[in-house]
Amino acid sequence: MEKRATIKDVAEAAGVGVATVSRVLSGGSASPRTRERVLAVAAQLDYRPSALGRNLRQRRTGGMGLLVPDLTDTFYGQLAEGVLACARSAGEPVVIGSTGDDPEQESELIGMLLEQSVDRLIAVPAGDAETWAPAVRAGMTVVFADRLPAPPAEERDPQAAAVDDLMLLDGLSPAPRARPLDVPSVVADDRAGIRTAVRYLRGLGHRRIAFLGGPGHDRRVAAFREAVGAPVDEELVVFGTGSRDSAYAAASGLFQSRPDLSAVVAGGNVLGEAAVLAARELDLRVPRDVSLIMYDDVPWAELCSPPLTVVAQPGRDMGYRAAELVLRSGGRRPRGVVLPTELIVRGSCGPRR
Amino acid sequence: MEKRATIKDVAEAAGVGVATVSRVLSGGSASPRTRERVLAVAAQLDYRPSALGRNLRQRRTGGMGLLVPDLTDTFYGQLAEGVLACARSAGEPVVIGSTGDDPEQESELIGMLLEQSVDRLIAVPAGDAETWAPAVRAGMTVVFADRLPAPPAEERDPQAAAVDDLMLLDGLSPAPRARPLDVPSVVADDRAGIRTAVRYLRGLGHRRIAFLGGPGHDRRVAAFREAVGAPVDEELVVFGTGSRDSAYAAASGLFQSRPDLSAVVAGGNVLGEAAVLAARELDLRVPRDVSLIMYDDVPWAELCSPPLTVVAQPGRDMGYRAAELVLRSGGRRPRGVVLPTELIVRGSCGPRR
DNA sequence: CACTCACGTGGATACGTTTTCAAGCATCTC
DNA sequence: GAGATGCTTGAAAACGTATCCACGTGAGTG
Repeated sequence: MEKRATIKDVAEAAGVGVATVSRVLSGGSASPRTRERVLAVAAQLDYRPSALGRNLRQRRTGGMGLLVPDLTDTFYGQLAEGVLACARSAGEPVVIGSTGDDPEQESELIGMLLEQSVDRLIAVPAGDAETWAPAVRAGMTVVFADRLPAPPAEERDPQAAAVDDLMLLDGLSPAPRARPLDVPSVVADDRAGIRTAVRYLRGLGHRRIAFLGGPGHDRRVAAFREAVGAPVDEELVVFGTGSRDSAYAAASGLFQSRPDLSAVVAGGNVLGEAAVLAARELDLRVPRDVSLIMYDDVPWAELCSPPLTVVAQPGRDMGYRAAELVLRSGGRRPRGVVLPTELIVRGSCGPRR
Repeated sequence: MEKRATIKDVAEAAGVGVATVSRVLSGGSASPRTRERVLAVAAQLDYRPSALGRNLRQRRTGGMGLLVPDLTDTFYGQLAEGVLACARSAGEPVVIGSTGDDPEQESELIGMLLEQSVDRLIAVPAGDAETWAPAVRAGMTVVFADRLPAPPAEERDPQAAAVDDLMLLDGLSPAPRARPLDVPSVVADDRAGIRTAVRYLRGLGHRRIAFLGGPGHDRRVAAFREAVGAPVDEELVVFGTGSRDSAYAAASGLFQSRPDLSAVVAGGNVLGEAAVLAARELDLRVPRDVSLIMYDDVPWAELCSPPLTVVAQPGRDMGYRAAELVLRSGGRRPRGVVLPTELIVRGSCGPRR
């Protein structure tokens, strides 16, 4: 276990000052002669600059943080892979945390990242704007992915919020009352995705369409309400908390309380999974008895029988773009990137029976 | 964007020296009086010790590294969740990397971690012992999870290697020629798991059983060979490279070249997915035409129809245990933890037609 | 009372890097 | 030829912490 060479060792061995070594290795100016010698010595000593010294000096840790709700959810796995791909190509480390969709855990993780002086963060937010205020106040460069945090409690108004979210999707500023956080984001075009799904089901003759949502699906719910048109049958909009159990309970409860529904839109792959399971348990055939569209395309969607019709959103791309955004934090950044979704018709939707 | 308070600020505000503050906050000795005052001042200033300074001083980054092949693979998602759960309860950061099962990328990531002075690492190794030598030589505390790296090329002897692996599973030292790496590990009892699967299929009357493997499945293959008994029909043992495409190609090729096989054991969930897909594409009915057992239990195994019979391995536990091991790196650590597997019979296996 | 011992404390140092600053030197311009 | 200009260079100062060491004080012991 040999100890690593420091910049000082290189400087001595090359007969120059440490400043020169640092300059050469950071791409600063130096005469070709010394540059060559420093490079040679560094290679020969197998010198690798210590991130520790650099970080302390610049008072910031390189790389970026990444906060997702659950790595067991394939969609977030895809998103994480996208982030890691971008980080790898930049040679930057990624410190990751799993929030379990719990604002409290999220807060703790933010605190931990602050302690580490990680000043760039990509997050699928669980908490509301209030949870995130400390991070941006501390000067973190934050990029939200997949969803936006809810507005702070005092100004949370279901009506207005829904309108805001929809307007945001259109790239409009929602209102004179400023948005709580000014943080760029990379999200899918949930409104178009949900609308396409609902229209597709409508075209098949479905009238009683349910929505199965989870945490962070506010924009999708709003889009669903809009696509279905008023008045919305509130019993047909149900939520799970994010765990598989709760998703199953929600799906099962929905099917039992409303046997008259003929189609359901699942707001995420965990909910879609729950819907398939619950339907089977209740002897509902897909798509004969009930049609199903799932948000998120995941490899196993094709394995179900029938294969699941889905609204695909580019998880990997979302991660990659978010990482790009957080890295190029200099210059003007777009306030929000909206990626397209795609309806992939497989076999889980049929005409209304 | 206010700047953070440093230990110096706290010391001045409390009228003590920085050394005292450091001691109080690190649990060192101090008089109750000063301790109380320091704590109060620290809280009032909202002081959080900077990990940067501490890291540089102790010449090591806290927390741990985590290297997995692919976060899109649900099993590794589970494993990562286990690691994160343990790390969170210890308040330690985790820097993650995805290797794509590529030794070269793995090497680069190890280099990056070294540069960050991360000295504790949990890895699902892609490269062989040679790839890992630099890490342990640099003094890293490494724990392997899910699999062990292959022995270095020069001494790689298929026969001997297989024997070694099997002996290792029994907890025996393989040979007088020492093992290349002395690194603790947390793995599933692949031998028992595969043996159970093969015996189960045998009991259903199957004789031509194939194995569909991927990278890192050496121990599983060896166990398969042992369970099937010599002579092994080599055409029935095929491999993918880790990507979904290659897994599909391997499965499809297997089914086409050997229509006489009646059962297949997939060495991992990606391979299982590929097998289901390929079988369907070729109009092979499961389990009527071909029985299927998949290694790894994943939520969607239950969604297939028929639901997949699987050998479950505790991915989350493996991650948690590995993290525990790497954290309690003091004291004597067990050389290897072997976790039990469980055959979960669902509907993808039937009697030989 | 002198001496030791234990303990609480603060000053100083080191960790490895980047960056500022001024100095040295060669070249160019008037 | 004198002054100005540009480039290369190294010494030194941070960054925020943990820890070594020496100092003082109080209690306990002979």
